[in-house]
Amino acid sequence: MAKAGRRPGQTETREQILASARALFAEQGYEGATIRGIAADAGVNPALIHHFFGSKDKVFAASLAIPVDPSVIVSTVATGPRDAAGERLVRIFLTIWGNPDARRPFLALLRSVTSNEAAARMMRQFLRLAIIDRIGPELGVSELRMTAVGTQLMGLAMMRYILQVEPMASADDEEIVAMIAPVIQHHFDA
Amino acid sequence: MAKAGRRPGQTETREQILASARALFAEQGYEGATIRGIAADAGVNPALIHHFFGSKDKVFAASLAIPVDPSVIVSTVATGPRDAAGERLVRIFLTIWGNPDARRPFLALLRSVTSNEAAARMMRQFLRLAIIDRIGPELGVSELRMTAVGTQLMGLAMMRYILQVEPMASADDEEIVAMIAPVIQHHFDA
DNA sequence: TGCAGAATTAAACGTATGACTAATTTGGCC
DNA sequence: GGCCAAATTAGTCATACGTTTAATTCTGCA
Repeated sequence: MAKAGRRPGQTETREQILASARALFAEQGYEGATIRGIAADAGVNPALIHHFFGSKDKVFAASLAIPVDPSVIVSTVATGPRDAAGERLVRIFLTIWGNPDARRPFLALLRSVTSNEAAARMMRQFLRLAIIDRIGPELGVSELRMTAVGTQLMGLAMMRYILQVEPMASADDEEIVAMIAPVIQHHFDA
Repeated sequence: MAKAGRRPGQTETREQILASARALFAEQGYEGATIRGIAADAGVNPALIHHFFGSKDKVFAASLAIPVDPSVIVSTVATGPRDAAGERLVRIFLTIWGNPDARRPFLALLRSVTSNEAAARMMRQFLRLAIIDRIGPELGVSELRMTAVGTQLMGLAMMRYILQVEPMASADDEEIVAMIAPVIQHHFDA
């Protein structure tokens, strides 16, 4: 998978830098995180990051690979009883956000959307690929309706994981499903 | 209203600084906006901002006065036919976001929530005062349900005004009301 | 073993920022 | 007109940042 001839040490350090970048961008957003901070966290010299990636923007982009295949979301939601599609979508959402590794890139994106145009673009693109553009036609739901579904999930992420408003932040997953799934189902059936 | 004895020039310049601060914080968030940028926009020396306000944090706080009385939201939603409370809430939301002056502080808050703890606190507090803590008891809706209402509105703000995802961003207000009001009403009636 | 190239580092540069200091201007008031 | 406090400015400081350069260490291979 890695380019042939690459020495083992390189990929390891590279991966470590990316891991630190993922963590810090997720915690502090694009502007808040610094090359020096990432380097310190990874235990390397700041210049090494430029050696590998070239610029902060490129580290950011490289660290942002969303570990979720939009197609999986689309097919999971589209497959099965249609009157439970809303519940399936909410459960996927909660599964992703319940996994720290999977959640991290989304946290980073949400925290960077205002200061980094690339982040905003990637967020919009993911919403399109995973929610709006493909689930909609699959279920016969209008584009505008699907953006409404997006608002619901986006708001959930903001309230529960960024702002951490109680009691939403500590609520049980099943409570969230019970509250939100019917709303999304309503959009699907409208 | 202003402190007695203050010379007219002072309040004027002070107001102008606050106006520029409001605009720039709304456009670029807390970290993105700079004292120098605000000073340039207001046509004054950067040191004057410190003279009046003391620090960037304090300019930010002073510029963030939300021009919306939470009580008005609460009473507007609570007054009138109960089965149209959801629609009333959505219409207040759209009225606020449709007015550039009223929208500005919320844009600034949303864009600063990740980099400024004061912004996060103020956002949470407004959600509590305007939505969760007082409309809930008034309509007999649980706190958790009311945070779900909050997610819907927060997501709407993010998708429509920050990320500007189409066709949500350009949709007519009435289309938004038609789609979102029933969802909020559903929470009220659950 | 010695060489070549990659990995890694130390050190510095240029810039932008928030903040501070001291000086200057302004405008009302006796 | 002269005085005084407030408004306003020019200039500077220290810091943090992304980035660059040049030197140094490491490692696989001939």
